[in-house]
Amino acid sequence: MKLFRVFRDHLKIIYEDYKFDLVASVYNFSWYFDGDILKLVINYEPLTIATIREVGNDVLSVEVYSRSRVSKDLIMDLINYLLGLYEDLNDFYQLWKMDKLLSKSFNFLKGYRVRASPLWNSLLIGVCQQNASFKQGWKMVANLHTIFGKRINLENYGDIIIPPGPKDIINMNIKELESARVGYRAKIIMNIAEAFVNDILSNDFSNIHKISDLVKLEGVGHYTARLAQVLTYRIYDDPPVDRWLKRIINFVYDVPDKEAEAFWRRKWGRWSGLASLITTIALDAEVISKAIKRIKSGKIYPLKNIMSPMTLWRYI
DNA sequence: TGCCAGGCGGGGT
DNA sequence: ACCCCGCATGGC
Repeated sequence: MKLFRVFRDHLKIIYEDYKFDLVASVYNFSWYFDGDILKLVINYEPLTIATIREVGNDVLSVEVYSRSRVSKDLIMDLINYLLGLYEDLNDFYQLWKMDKLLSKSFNFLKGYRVRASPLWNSLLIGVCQQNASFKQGWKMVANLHTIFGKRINLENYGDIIIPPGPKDIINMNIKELESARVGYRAKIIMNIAEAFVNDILSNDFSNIHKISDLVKLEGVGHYTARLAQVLTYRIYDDPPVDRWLKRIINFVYDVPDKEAEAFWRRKWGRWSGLASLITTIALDAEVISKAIKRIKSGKIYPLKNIMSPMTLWRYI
């Protein structure tokens, strides 16, 4: 499929700390970021894609590609949301700079905003992370894209991949889904896809699904639901706290596993979900034994030469 | 080469 | 309210 450009525009970066490079590169694939240009899926129906790059003076150049005529104002508002250009993190920075675990990463990661993804994408990411390492989980997500996704040609910028949607998934059988090496998660993914098709879930960013509703889905627990809230809505009130983060909290702050979540909430307040995500970036999502070693050696900031949340796009 | 990893639900106490 | 187990798969 080929898409043609429907308009160009610019976006102004308002918050001076904002770092487009971080927003575009962190937890991303090569088919969405090449070190310069970010390709963002804006809408699936009608299919609409934007290419975005920084052109200096805190200005982002935006080109939008679509199959049909689109509302420029609506699209630009959506891009503003997806990139988190509106988000003021100054209160969070005051906590971040002072924190025993994360202060060393502040100068590396200041300016990062979560690149918002639709609920469906966020749930896929969460499910693929369940009981698996960072590397394995992201390979599963990449497999879903490359095996079942659609390749789209952008006039001047080559191909991108759009992930399979819920409708694509429900038309497959479980065995087919398992070929993406997602193991027993195939059933969970199918179940979530059905919820979207049955309008129990919506990808509309203004339709905010509560955690208490998300955990009603088979295979979605608090970790996955909270991660989805962080990745989709930038709601950070309920932190994803998994075994990995519990052990880090235990090691750094000498807090028992059972109290780790309450401690994290007290420490970060309304920013606790963002702090969870930033911890994974700061420690390059290393498996727990290596992460603890990194903390012991003081290397609590991203390294450039390993596959990590920051460098994923160079590897996959 | 066997563990076992950014979960989860079910079945035990 | 807890504890414990199985679960697909791949990395180490």
